[in-house]
Amino acid sequence: MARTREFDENIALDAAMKLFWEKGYEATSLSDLTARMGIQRPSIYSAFGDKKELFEATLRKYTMSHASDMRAQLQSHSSVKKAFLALFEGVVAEEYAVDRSRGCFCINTMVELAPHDEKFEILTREHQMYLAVIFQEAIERGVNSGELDAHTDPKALSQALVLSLIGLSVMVKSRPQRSFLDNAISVTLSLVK
Amino acid sequence: MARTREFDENIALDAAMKLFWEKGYEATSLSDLTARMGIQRPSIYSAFGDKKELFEATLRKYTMSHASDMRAQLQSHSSVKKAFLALFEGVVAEEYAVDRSRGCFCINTMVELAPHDEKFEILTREHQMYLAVIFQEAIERGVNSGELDAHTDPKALSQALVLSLIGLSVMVKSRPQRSFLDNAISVTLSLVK
DNA sequence: ATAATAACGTACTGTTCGGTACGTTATTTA
DNA sequence: TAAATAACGTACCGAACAGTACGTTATTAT
Repeated sequence: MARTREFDENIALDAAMKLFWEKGYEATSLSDLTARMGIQRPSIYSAFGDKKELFEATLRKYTMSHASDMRAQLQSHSSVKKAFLALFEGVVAEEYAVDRSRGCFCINTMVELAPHDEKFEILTREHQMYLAVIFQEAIERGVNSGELDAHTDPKALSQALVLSLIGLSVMVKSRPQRSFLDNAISVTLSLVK
Repeated sequence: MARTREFDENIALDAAMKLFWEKGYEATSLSDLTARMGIQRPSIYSAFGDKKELFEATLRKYTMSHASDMRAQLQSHSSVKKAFLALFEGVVAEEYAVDRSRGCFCINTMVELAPHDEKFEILTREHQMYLAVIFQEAIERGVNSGELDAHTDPKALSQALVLSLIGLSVMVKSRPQRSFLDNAISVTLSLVK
C-alpha cells in the first residue's frame, strides 16, 4: 500500500549496536547514529522509536547473540575446565588484540544505566542470570562426566564464575599487565576441579 | 593582594565528586555541578579548570580515600578470612540499604572513560594495582600468622580477589537475588584458606 | 586612603543536543 | 492508471550544552 523501506533494519540496528557498545548511551548522539547507520534521523524514529528505545533494541540484540555465543563456546570443548579457561583467556586476548575490544555491552549498561533506570536494571540482571544458568549446565556436564569433583555445587560455582568474568571484563579496560590477569584467571579457575 | 575565596575548595570538590560518582561524566552537566557545589560557573573554571580536569580531581580524591578505607577495613579484623568476608559482604549490604550505594567511582570510570582516554586508563589501573597490593599484604599477614595455608601464593590470590570484588561491585548494580551474591562470595572466598 | 588584584554574579557566546514538521518520491492496491 | 500511503530528505525547533566576557565587589599591600 506504500513505499517500501530502503534500508535493512537489521543492518542498521547492528550499526547502532556497535556504536552504543563502543561509546555508551550518553556519549552517542543522534548525529553519530545517522552517520553510522547510513539513514536519516526520521527513519530512525519511525523504525525504532526514540534514542532510549533504539538503545534498548540494540541491547536486546546483543544479549541474545552474546548468550548463544557463550553457550556455543562452552559446548565446543569436551573438557569443561578447558572450556572455561578458553572463555576467560579469550576476554584477555580480545582486549589486547590490535584493535581493542569493546568489552561487554551488557556490563557497560549495568554500570551506566542500571542504577538509574529500572528497565535496564532488569534487562541486565536477566542476562547475567541466563549466563549463570549456561555456566551451571556446563559444570553439571563436567560433574556427570566425572571430570569434576562430585561434591561440586554447580549453582554456587557458576555464580562465582559469572562474578569473576564480569570483573575480568571490566579490569581489562584499564589494560593491566597480562600476568596480573593470567594469575587471577589461574587462581579463580582452580575452583573448577 | 586581592579578594579571598568565599567557598571551601575541598567541600566543593567533595560535592562534585559525589555527583560524578552518582551520574558519571557525560550525564553530569555544568549546571548540575554549580547547583550541587553551591558556586558559580566561573568559580569552577578558575579553581579547578574545565569539566574533565574537575572530574580528574574528584577521581583522585576518591581513589586516595578509597584506598585508605580499604586498608583500614582489612586491618580492622585480626582474622584475614573474616576481614575479606566483611569487605565483600559490605559491598552487598551497602547496595541493598535503604538508599542504594553509588558503587565504586573508579570502576564506573574504568567502564565509561578508560577505553577512550589514556589518562583515565592509567589512573584507574594504578588504583586497582594499589588495591591488589593492599590485598596481598593482608594475605601475607594471614600466612605469617599461620591462619592461611603456607602454600598460598599471596600475589596471585590477591589479584583474583580484586577481580572478584570488581565483578561483585558491578553485579550489584543489577540487583540480583542476594542468594546469588552470597553463594558467589562464599565460593570465591573459599580460595582464602 | 588608595591602587592593585582576584573572586564574584550576571549574562552571554556559538555549538550541539534530541526530536519533528513538511513537502517530495516511490510503491502498492484497487 | 489513479488514489492512497508510507518512507524519504531537508530543514528546522526550542532546549541544553560547555565555556567565557565583563562589570562589580571585596580584600590586600603600599
